[in-house]
Amino acid sequence: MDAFYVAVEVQKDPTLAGRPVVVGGAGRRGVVASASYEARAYGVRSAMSSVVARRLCPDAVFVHGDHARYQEVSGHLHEIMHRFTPVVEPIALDEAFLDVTAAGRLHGGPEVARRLRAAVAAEAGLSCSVGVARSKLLAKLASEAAKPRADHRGVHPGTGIEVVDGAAELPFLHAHPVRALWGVGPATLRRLEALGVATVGDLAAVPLDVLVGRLGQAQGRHLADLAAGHDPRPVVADRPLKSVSHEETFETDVDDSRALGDQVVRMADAVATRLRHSGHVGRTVTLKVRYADFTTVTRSQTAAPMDEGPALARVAKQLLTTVDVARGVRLLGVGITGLEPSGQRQLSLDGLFADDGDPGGGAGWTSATSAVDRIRTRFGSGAIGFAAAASDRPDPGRSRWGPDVAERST
DNA sequence: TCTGGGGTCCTATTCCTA
DNA sequence: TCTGTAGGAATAGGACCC
Repeated sequence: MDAFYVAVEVQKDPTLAGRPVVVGGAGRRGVVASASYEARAYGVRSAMSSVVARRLCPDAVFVHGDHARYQEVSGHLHEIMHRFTPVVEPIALDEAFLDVTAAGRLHGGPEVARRLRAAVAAEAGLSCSVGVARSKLLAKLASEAAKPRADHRGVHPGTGIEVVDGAAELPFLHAHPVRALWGVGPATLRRLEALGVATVGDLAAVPLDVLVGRLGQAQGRHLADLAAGHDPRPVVADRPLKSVSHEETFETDVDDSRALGDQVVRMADAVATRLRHSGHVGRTVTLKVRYADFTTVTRSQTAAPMDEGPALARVAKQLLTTVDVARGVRLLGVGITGLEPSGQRQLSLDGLFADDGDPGGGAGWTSATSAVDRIRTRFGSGAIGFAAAASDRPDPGRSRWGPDVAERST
């Protein structure tokens, strides 16, 4: 999708159309989640701090964002995509790979892309760009080539559809900067630049043993394959969920362990609620702490499968006692991995003999938890929670892009 | 310049156990 | 019973994606 979050906000408020709009946290520690092409013309980019964005484009309209609405629209988009093929692999709310081998044989790849764009425009009222190619890597690069562009001269419309095939594949791939490859971020880019690699073409000329020596087996081989145009990864529908987490950056650093403990309970409850909605239980609880200097530590512990807030909170609070919070905590997070479908849950001795008096003890919380779920379904997520979780930030979804002070400001 | 949140994957190290 | 070893699980950290 093209500037997805912004496009959804413009649907809600058409007066935003054609203006520089930034979706993200407007506070001191907020970042840009999405910027309209008009804002990008001023140099505003996603993941940029909101302070910098405001400096670059003082006239931009800052909108907090409505994640629930984006999810809803995303669901509609996926419905549309599934009409073209059952093999849809979501990458993000606004992006997906579609294996249209069958439909493409019938109509031709570009024709499928044209119909998809038309359906998205007609039914969702949104603009998307489509790349058509034999592999995920080339399709991804092609879709980026099809997108609109913005620079200091203004906004330039994109082609909407780009097809890369046959003899055009390698020249197209090799002309890209190496940073365009999936898996090359700032750290890998520094290592590759040290080898004199600037483009994918440069990378393709580096001997495999040199790459493996610098980047390790997995990444070295992976990048060598991509640079040679080999990307056999299939489009996989229904990827299993691997982890669920919730983290928040505080407006100011917190060094009070009791206050942090209360936050842990609230976050554990949020994670457990999502875990139950996804129909999973998890075993390994991870606590994440980021300090003012941005160093980040994690602590994890594996226990019996769980999907209830008190059980998760008990482990996470125990982990909290193993880190130094007196330094001041900028970000706190709670997550769970080692997921399996809740139907496969095994009874633990702990759960069988647990006493209800201990939060997290086990079986005794199940009926209370399902009652909480029913109340939330009926009256909203803020309707009920654990006492320790009560705070002035009742809806975690509101703080997705950093602590915020203003719902909207110009 | 200042760096959010929700994820996935990889690597290195440590610990436990056969 | 002690010791060395190999493999797996747990743990911690980091890189990367949108």
